[in-house]
Amino acid sequence: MISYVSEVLISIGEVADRTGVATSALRFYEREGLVRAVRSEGGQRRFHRDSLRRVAFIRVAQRVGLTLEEIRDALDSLPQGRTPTKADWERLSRAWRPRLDEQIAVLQRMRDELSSCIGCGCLSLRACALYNPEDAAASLGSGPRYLLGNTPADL
Amino acid sequence: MISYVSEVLISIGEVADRTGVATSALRFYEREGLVRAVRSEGGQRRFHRDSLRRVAFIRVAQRVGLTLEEIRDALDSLPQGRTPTKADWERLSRAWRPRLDEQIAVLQRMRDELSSCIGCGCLSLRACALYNPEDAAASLGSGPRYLLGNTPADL
DNA sequence: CCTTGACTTAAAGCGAACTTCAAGTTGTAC
DNA sequence: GTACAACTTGAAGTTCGCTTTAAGTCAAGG
Repeated sequence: MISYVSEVLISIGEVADRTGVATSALRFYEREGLVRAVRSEGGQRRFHRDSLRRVAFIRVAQRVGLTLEEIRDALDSLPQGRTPTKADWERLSRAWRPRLDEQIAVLQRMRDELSSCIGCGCLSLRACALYNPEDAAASLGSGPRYLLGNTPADL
Repeated sequence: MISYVSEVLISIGEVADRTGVATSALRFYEREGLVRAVRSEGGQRRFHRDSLRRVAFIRVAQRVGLTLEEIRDALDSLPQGRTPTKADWERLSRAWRPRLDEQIAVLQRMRDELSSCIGCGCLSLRACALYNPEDAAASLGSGPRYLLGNTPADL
């Protein structure tokens, strides 16, 4: 009798199957405000179909190097009240382009410096461009700035 | 009377000053087997000068995207007993080149796919090349494979 | 000799993005 | 109506690359 509802709202397991994202991750995303879900009478999560696109956006954005916090901010800029359109998603994704360009540029610079630096002895000097990553934190971006040893104090 | 020793062996503070790497990080590197130090009579660390180059190597390798474990393996392949030569370091660093090339290629592919994918609707599909990062784990590499959700189980 | 800064240790903490666990509840297919 | 998969929660655990803390000991200049 309410079978039409089951076509509009999907369970966490179905979202997991369709996006390839684990249920534990989806629950985590909900806690962090990246996706939303209504509840069944019994208290189980029921996601709207456009959650699939949100989740897809999250994963692609992560590959580009955004943190979940940045992604949440981006998602928060989507219009509330109506389902986001193709143009909405396009606007968000377009912001990735410069970021990708910059990441590529940094890696290319490193590769070039590697050629000129290898074996020259400068590897131990703080003056070496390879060793001194002026812009590494900004451009390798994203994920593991802390993994690269860049704490706020370093900057 | 032992001043000549102080020219050959340097304290952790001096290594920190010269490399820009925190003493806590250097102690951590020693625990993890990335650098070695002898001890003063009072129990303080005394590093050989070539530790400076090892530390520099570690930091540059991290920028390339190697984990400390990979770096340790690389350093373990250095000749024992004698101080590594310029050629030794060159051999290790040369291995980075393909890695950098691959990282650059992946990002370029993503950029290109971004252009063709934006707004096309495929963002929500598992068939989308942007969404399905066949090689992301291998090439975005290094640092935060787990940040991208790639656990051993995924592969 | 004494002060002071540099050093020592083990253990705990951090931040990001999750996963795992335990102990139970819901939903559905037969 | 019952079995069983899928779901629920909060809390704790994981990984990586460190940093911080506490409670000291060592080394060097005056």
